[in-house]
Amino acid sequence: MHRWSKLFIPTLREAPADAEVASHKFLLRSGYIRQLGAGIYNYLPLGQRSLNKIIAIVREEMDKIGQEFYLPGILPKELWVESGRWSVMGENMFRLKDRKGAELCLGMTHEEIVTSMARSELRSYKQLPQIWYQIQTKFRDEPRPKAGLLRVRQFMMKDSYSFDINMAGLDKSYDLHDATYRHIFTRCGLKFVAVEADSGAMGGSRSQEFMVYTDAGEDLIASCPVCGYAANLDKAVSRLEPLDEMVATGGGMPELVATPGCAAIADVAAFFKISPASDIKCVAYMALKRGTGAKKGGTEDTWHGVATFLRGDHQVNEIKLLGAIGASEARTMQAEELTQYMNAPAGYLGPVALDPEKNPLGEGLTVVVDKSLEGRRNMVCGANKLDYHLRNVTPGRDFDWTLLADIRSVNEGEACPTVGENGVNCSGKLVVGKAVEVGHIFKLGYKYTESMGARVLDENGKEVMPIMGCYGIGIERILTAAIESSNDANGFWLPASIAPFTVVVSVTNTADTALRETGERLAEELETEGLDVLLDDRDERAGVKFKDADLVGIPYRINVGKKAATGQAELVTRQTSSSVDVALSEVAVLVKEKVREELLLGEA
RNA sequence: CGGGGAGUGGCUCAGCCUGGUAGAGCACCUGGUUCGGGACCAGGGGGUCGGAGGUUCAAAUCCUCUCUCCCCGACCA
Repeated sequence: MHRWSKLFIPTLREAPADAEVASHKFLLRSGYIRQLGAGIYNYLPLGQRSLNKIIAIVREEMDKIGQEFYLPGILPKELWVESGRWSVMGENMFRLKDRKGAELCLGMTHEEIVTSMARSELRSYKQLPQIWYQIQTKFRDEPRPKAGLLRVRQFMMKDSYSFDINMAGLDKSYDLHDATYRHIFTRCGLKFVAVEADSGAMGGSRSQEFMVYTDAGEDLIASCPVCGYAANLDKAVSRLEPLDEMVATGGGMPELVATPGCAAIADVAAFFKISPASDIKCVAYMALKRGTGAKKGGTEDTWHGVATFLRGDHQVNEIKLLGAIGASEARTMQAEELTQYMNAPAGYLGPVALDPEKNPLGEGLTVVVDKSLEGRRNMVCGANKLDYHLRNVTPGRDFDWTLLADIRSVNEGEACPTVGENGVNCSGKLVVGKAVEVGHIFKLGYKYTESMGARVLDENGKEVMPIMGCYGIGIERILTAAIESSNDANGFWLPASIAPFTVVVSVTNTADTALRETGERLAEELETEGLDVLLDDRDERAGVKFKDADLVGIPYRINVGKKAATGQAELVTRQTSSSVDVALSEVAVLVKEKVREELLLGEA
C-alpha cells in the first residue's frame, strides 16, 4: 500500500511564473514534473506512475498487431546520409561526435534504423507483413520548446513501422494502426478526432493525425459539423461560393490607376470600393531548396524567389506552399529582394508582366497562383510600381504562372468540401479549432526501402521493394491532453485508466487512532479489490489533504472522518466534486464498480 | 533565428528609476495551542541578488559583455 507520508509528492501552492497553460501549471503544482532546462523535464513519482499506465495501455494494444523492439537512441551518421535526412533534419537533430571523431546523432525517429534491419534480415515475401514497434525516448532540438510537456526536446514516443509486399498490404497495416490507435486513445479516456494531415518531412502519400481539441494546442483543425469532415488546416480545403465579378471599365483590358498610399488590402478595397475578394494579394517568399544529399551527388542548399498570388481575403498556408513547390523552408522577402525579383515595393506587387520560371525553384522567379483565382475576371492587383494598381486584370489572359495550386488556408465559415455519392454538396460550414496532436499515422511508400536498398523476393522470385508505413504516439502528450481537457481552479482529474492512483483515502485526523486504523483497513480492502490506492496518512489538517487530493489528478477520494463513528465514509468523485455517504463495508465494492463502468466506457 | 519579457532564500514577488547594513508572504526546522477545505503563537535556519568585467570611497541598483528561462512567429508526437 502506498502512503502519502512516505511518497515524494512535492505539491506547490502556487505555480511557477514560467507556466502559462493549464497542464503545465498543474503538472508542476501536483508534483508530476520539474523542469531541468528548456524542453527537458524530470518526471517525479506521480508523473512516472501515470506515464507507465499510459505505456502499459499502448503496449497491450500494440502487442495485438505488432512486435516490440527496443532500438538505440544514439545513432551513426551513415544511415541518415543514405536516406538523405542527415541534411534534411537540419538543426532539429542533436548531433555529436565520439572519441574517434565519428559523427552520431540522437534518435528523433527510427525509419532509417528499422529499414537497415529490414534490408539485412528480410528476404522473402513470406516474411511479410511485419509490424515493428518500440516505446522509446526521442530527442529533437526544437527551435522553441513550450507549454510544459506539450512541446519538448526529449520525450517518449511509441513508434512503429510496417513492411508489406504491396499497397494492399500497406492499406491493411495502416488500417490496423488506425483501429488500434482509436482503442488506445479511447482507453486513455481522450475525446479525439482523426483528421487528414500533411505528410511533412516524413514523406509519403497519406497520413492521418489523431487530435484532441484544446486551446493549448498548436494545430488548427477545420471540421464540418454536418458530415464529420475534419482536416488539419495545412491540408483542409473548402468549397468557395461563386462571386460577382467587377464590371470591366474602358476597353476591359488592364488599366493603370494611381492609388497613392494604398498599400494595405483594406486601403485598396476601400479605394476601388470593392470586396477584398476582388483584389489579388501578393506574398513574396524566399524558399529554401535543400541539397539532395551526398549519395545522390549532393548539391548545396539554395534560396529561390517565389511570388504567391491569392485573393485579398485569403491567407497563404506556408505548409501547402512548400509542398507545392518542393521547398523545405520559406521566409518572406526583404525589401532588397523585392526589388531584385519584382522591381517593386511591398504593397504594390502584382502578377502582370512578371516572367515566371517554367519549373518551380529555377533560376528566376517562381510564380505560384492559388486555385481560387482560376476563372476569375476583372480583378485589381498591384502594378509593381509605387502608388499604382491595375484593374480589369484577368488571370490567364493578363498574366501567367509557374504553378497553379491550392496554397491558401481555409477560413472558418466556408462551405464544407464534401460531395456526397449522389453528387450533392454537403451543406455544412467549416469550423476551425485548436488541437493537440497525440498520434500520427503515415503511408510512407517506398521512400526508405528505395533509398536504402531494402529488397525481398516476391512469389515469382522477382526482387521487389517492400512498402512501408510509420506510426507514432506521443506518450506525454496523452497525459497533457487529458489534463488540458479535465481541470478546474483546484487541479485536474485523470481517467482511472491513466491516473497515478485510482483512489485516495484521506484520513481527516491521523491523531485519532481509531480513525487512522479505519483508514488503514479501508485502504487494504480497496487494494484487495485490485485498486491502485493511496492512503493519505499525513499528519496534516483535513483542509490540506483535501486541497492536495483535488490537485493531483486522482479520480476518486474517500474521506474517513467524523462519520466513521456511524460506520460511514464519503466517496468523492473528483470530476463532479460530488460526494455520497457510503457504509464502510460497501465502499470498496462501490469504487470498484465505478471504475469498471468508467473503463467499460473506455472500451466502447 | 527575428521580436518582446524575466533572472533577488524552495515558491510568489518587493527593493533597482534616485548607488549607502538584502526584505515580505508562503514553504522549512523547534516548542506550544489547534484539527472537515491550504490554522495560530513564539523562536530559528537558509540568499557571493544568473555569471564575468567595468565605473565608484561604496553596486542587487549605473555601464559593457555573456549565460539561462518564458512569451509571440517558421517545425512536429
